[in-house]
Amino acid sequence: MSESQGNKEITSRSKDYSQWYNDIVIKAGLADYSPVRGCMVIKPYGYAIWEKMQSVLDSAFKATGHQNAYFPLFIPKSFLSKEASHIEGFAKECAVVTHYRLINDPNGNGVVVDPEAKLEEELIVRPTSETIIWSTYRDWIQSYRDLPILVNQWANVVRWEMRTRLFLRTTEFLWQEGHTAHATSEEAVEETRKMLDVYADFAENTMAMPVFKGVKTENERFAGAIDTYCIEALMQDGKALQAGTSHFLGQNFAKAFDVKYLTQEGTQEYVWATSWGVSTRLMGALVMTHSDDFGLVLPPVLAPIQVVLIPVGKNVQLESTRAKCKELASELKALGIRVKLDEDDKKSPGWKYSEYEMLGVPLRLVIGPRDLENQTAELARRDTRQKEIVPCDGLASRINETLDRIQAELLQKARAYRDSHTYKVDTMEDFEKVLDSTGGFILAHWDGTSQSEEAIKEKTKATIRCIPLHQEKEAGVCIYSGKPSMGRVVFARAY
RNA sequence: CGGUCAUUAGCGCAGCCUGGCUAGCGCACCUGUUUUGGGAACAGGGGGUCGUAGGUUCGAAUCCUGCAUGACCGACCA
Repeated sequence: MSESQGNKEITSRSKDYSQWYNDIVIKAGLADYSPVRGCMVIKPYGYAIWEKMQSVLDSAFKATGHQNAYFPLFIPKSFLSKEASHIEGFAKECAVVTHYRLINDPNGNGVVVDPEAKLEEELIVRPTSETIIWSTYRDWIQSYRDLPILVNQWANVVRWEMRTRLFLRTTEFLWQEGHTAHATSEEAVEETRKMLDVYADFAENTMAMPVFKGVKTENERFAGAIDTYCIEALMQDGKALQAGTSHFLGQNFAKAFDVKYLTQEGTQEYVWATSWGVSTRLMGALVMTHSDDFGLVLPPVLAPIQVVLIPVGKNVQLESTRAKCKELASELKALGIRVKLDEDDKKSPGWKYSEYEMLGVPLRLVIGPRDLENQTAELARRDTRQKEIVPCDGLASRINETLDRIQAELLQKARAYRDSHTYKVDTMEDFEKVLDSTGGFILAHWDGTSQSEEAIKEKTKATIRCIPLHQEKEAGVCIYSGKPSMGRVVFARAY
């Protein structure tokens, strides 16, 4: 049964896509629900994947000249009032700290908030850190010699969302936020685009997830930004997912926090800013890009375990196959491959096969008595679920090659899916037809007005995910209003 | 924040409608034996504030009310 019909503990994608996603996250041990509404516990296996992501991204940030720092979790309420559109974007989802002490309830019901311990000024749990960082940058920046400032922080943030999903939208989530300050607009724009490229490279080369790069429309733009650049990925249910954003903030925050620098010519100028971030939402993207009805599928670069070795046999035979596995495991380890040897003799081999498929381990190596005789091993790929018998000779290099191939083929497969679900559409009728059948990205003409954008969203629930960065010039008419348009934009229903 | 549904052992569920012996079942767990190439078999065993707070009642897992958490739908959302 489990050979062909998926894991019995996981709801199939075709039956209930949302439930499938939840099942994978829970059953693969990525995360658990917590006692706090909308929050989650990221479990060791899930966190190990996040740590891999962090380490690749962190290296890329360092390679582009950034340094890590850490700013406070709490932000004085007054800071958030300084940039009007910024606060407008976040006000509705901020957690507020009002008191600093608990006391024993006089009625004996545990502890209660001490009404005497009210804060002078309330503190906001950061939904993002622009305000506290720019209030700090004011002290750091005097002259052009202090610029640029290229800082990143790894942190948690809180946004009080109405409706949450594990990893995709949680009340508290982990992310990195880069905040840079520059002398010129050009330099800041260049930084914004550079970091977008870092994200796109990461998505494709590390996560094996193809993305569209583009610019957000005014409606979808970050509160307080001049331009928001983004990478957009397509999930297996035909819905788009914003996987990362990079904002050109202009001088909005410099003006709000009065951050000026002295130029070489001796004049005072406002500083130019960027900010950019990706979050644990990427974990959700990873799940929904590659996984199947048997469980998680991980690209080898991110897999905490790249190869699992399973000895098969009984009694004396098991002793020998186990010894052979041990020998191979240390050989692979020496090459830097992340291996796990599963010696548990309380679990049957079949049970283990299913288990490691659920966990998304890219390769499974099984050694049984027959293999010992023939000096072979059974090598099974998680992504294709193909098994082959291979000679033990040269096994390590074969495994290395196969891991590389899996990484490349996962990207190819995801790109083929994305491309075959990207449609050029010229009428509202076809537009809705696509959305109601397979879903996917829709390239269509748009007249550039918020009214048309809103009307399309109202009618179809699809939004403009981005205006492609390298938009082809093509004369056409807006799919909604019939007014002239100079190029196509990317529409989709989105997470 | 509104609607619907759910919450009983680590997990999945039955029991509730029609209140009443010691709250059951499957998986998992522990012991032992046999097993081991796709989620093994048998025997024995341990594990429960029935989400929570009240109410009705001689008696509540069961009926009523509030609250909490989750799922789905809607509104909301960089």
